[in-house]
Amino acid sequence: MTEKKKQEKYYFDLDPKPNFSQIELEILNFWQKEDIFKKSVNHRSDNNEYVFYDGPPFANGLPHYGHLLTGFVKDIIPRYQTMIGKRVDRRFGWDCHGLPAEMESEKELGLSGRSEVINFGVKKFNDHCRESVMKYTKEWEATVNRQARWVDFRNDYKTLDLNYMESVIWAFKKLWDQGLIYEKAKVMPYSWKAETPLSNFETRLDDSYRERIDPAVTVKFSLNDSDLGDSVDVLVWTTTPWTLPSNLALAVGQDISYSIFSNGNDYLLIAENTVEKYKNELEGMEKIKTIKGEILIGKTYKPIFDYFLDTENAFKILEADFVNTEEGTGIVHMAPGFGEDDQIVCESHGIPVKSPVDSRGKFTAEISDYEGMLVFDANKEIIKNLDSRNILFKHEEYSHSYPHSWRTDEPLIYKAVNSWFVEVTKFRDRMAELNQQINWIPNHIKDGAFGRWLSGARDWSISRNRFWGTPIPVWKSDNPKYPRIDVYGSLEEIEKDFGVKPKDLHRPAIDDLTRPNPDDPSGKSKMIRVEEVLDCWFESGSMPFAQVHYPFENKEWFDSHFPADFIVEYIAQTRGWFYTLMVLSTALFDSHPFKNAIGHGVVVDETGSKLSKRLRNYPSPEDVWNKYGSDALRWFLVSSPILKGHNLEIDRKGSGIETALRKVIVPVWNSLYFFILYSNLEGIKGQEIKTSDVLIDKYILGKTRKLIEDVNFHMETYEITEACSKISDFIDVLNNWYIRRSRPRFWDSTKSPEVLSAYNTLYTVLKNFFKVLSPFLPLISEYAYQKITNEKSVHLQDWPLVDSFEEQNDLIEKMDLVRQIVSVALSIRKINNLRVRQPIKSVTIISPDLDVNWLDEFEDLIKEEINSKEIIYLKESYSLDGYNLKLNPRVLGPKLGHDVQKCIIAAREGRWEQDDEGKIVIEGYILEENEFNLDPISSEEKGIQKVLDFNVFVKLDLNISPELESEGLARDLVRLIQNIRRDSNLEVTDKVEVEIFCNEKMKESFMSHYQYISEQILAYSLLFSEYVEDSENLISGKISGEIVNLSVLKK
RNA sequence: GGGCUGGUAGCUCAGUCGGUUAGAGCGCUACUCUGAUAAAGUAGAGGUCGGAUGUUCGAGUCAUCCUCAGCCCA
Repeated sequence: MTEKKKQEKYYFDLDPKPNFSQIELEILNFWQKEDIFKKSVNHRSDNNEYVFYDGPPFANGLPHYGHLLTGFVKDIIPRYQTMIGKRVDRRFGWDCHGLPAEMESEKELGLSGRSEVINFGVKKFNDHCRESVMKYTKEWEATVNRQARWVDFRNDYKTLDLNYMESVIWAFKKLWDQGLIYEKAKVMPYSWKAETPLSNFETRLDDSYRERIDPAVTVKFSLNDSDLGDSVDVLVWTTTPWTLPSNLALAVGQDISYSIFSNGNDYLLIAENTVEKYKNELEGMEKIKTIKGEILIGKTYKPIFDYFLDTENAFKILEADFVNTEEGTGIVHMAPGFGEDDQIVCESHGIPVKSPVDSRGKFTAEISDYEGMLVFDANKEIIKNLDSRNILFKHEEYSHSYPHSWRTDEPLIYKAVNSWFVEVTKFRDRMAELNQQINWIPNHIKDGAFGRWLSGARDWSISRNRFWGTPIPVWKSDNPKYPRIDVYGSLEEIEKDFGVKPKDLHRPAIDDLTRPNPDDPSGKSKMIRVEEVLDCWFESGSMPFAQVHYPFENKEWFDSHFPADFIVEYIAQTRGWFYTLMVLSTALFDSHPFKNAIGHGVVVDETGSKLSKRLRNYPSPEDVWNKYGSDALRWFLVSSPILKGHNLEIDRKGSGIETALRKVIVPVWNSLYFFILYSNLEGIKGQEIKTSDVLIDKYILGKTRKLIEDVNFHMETYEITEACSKISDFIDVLNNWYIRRSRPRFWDSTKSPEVLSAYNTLYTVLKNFFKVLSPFLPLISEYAYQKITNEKSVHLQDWPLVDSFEEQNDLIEKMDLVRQIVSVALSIRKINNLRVRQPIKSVTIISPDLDVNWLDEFEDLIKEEINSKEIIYLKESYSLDGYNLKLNPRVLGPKLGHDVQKCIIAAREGRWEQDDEGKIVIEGYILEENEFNLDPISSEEKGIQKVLDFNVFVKLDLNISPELESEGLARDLVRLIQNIRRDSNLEVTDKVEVEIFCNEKMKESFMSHYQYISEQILAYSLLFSEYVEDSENLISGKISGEIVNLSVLKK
């Protein structure tokens, strides 16, 4: 017999408790060996493409959970699209340029700042960047591979490639030609040690904001105008005294109230709300007047320094909406060369920028008294000067959080720096329009974070005064007498003017290209490239076309692959990549850059803090791979609310990942294990079928159809989380209803049609389920799929068609009711302390709208689940204990108004009656038919309970006859023996010799079910004795409170 | 200071057009069930729906204000 079974084994045996991590590695190897990824792409026609843009990461840091999450989503969507028939090319991209790369190189080379880099040599520096920036590519590839993400690393793109960079300068030139580029001095955070402006990105790095104590001074500015009284002094507060010599205006809020205080001689003006802070200084003075800020607007005042006396439009009081009374005096000092807001407000009033501080943070000759002095050192001198002139009103120390350079640790200054801009304000309305065509997940991003950001977009500073990046392709005359600007948008154009075709666009080679200025008749001046390089965000925003060297190559490709169908990044990229893509595609192509975008949340630790390498407040990915595997991590992440833009907590132990394994992967494994175990045991090979005559088979096949439908729906709308939840529900139904209910058919050796149907059904369901599962658990589903089919890979399969299964929604609904009936019956058993193994005589199902015909089909199922001998149907209303009146306030509310509340209370308390015609009377009102429901009262103690949401009652016959009792005991015995079998590690097919020692009454019960017991336990022999014999094999157990001793031996 | 997103059970989250006794999963406790299962079933404990005011016959749901958390912008 064993011989025969071996021959009929159709499947490889499965490990009941596998090492999932090991299995994953096997599959990864298999994919690599067989090149499954490539095959999965190539077996789809390129007439039916799905376009996915990969956002390029920096490779000079290691991937973390954020990257992993994005990577999982970047994998799930393309896998699904591939299976539904699309060709989805996936190129990996690398972001290679920019300040992060330069800073890393400075660190590695022990350099600090622009001038040190120049001394070191730009060529050597950039060569180092080129190496350093790809430092972790191997690690990236390994991680991406381990997370089972399919993406092409061979055919990748890098922002440092010549082709890529050429496309970037093409974009710059095109913007230039459209009049969307300008050059201008603007205030930016500036590092005077590194001698470069910093991007927002850098001022927001960890630790860049730190507590710092600065002098805070309150200074008196004298108004010229006197309609407020004599010589009014305005009090102005600042924490940067060194900017006072550059003061060109003051600002007030037009709705803020200002008071004038006087002691008869001096008149001081200050915002009413801030007076408290100057209690001491104002002592002895009286408030003589309060005015609104708008009265002050336009008044002029006497400059407190005379460096910029001739500046046009200066020294006036302006209105600014950012003025508040939280800090200071409610009057703000404006130095347009050193404050962004100051610059904007002053500019709108025609006041020019004066920025008399050099690149090293020292005063220039314009401020003759402090020339060459570092601005922070000048604070003291300036305060001394103010004091000596009696215009210093108050001097205090002020502790505040202030940005520091994360590289060199020094406090930053804000300073006007020359920079190149894209004039985003010119087309931001168009961006907002185009944004409406994008499907955002979660939806609120569209008009929230992204939409608002777009409509308030400012001009984009795209130049960096640095070295490692695509150079700004602008050459200028070095002699202002003969001004000329040339902008180049291709290598060819450069070659035409300079006679050489650059092989590398990087500095410093590109800077060596100079030529005589054609507009200079003397021939002496030269065309020289401007120093700056482009912001690396300009480069990543160019990715849709630059990755294919558009427009120099692949014109057709680009036309048909733009905009993308889908991209995903974390939600903060609404200010980053999502945004720069939007800006460039709007300006260059008047189009939105992508049709669907997921903006996901951030992975944080269990206390909601950022994950930090230093604190080690998260499980290392390696541990997660080894302990749980990447499918478990994938499930944990993508089934969570993080894809709806919320944060997701990951605890140090990774218990969420463990739960994913336990609740999803293990159950899937168990159902597969079950199928293979019995298929091999019985020698039955599953066949794919469309439907079955067996009710529960039809049901689970119908459920499978519904699952496919649901997952399709959610994947079309990019709701991965919802798709996961449908899958979870399905796993539960499959394991805990279908398989559990169908077990006896699987261990039946008759090969009857019912048995074969069970195998075919489960085979069909599993095979299709694994396909549905494959984007979400790509490794485990691959392994499982291979185990039950001869096909190479689940990922080369077509997505299952809904129509390969019969629609069974009616049956599904009925089954839901049946499951509820069973659930209610078990609840009644529980309340009446009646164990399920004890059979009962009958269960009665009572309902006025009962259709026995269909319930009939479920009779065996209900009987078995409830363990009842008989099932009785009563088509009537149940009314043993009367009714509860339940009102319908939706109808009654508008009709009765206030009285509806009285009626509701009355109904709840049972104060209502039926009149002679049977109408309901409550609180004097006669109710119409649709205004109420009568709910029969059920009694659990009497064995009756209502099925929630249905007008169906379930009643159990709780009288246990002696026959039923003895059957219950027999079943207890079977259970006891089965447990012993299992504890003794017997195979399910092993026969046993059993001897039982028990009292006479039990023996009688057991003897009357001798046949049943023998069959159930696979008894070779079954003996009963009254007296306990000494035996070392004796095991004792309890049945119905009595001790029973027995020996169970393998034959 | 402004904006966005949230605050519902110990935890993670649903909650439709406003309808009156607010749900699920996990976790906990007890019992039950078990020829695959790390399961499953039944029940129990666990809630001022962040707070206040308002609109309404009626508010977790709508409005206003406040508060806390996260993010963004100043």
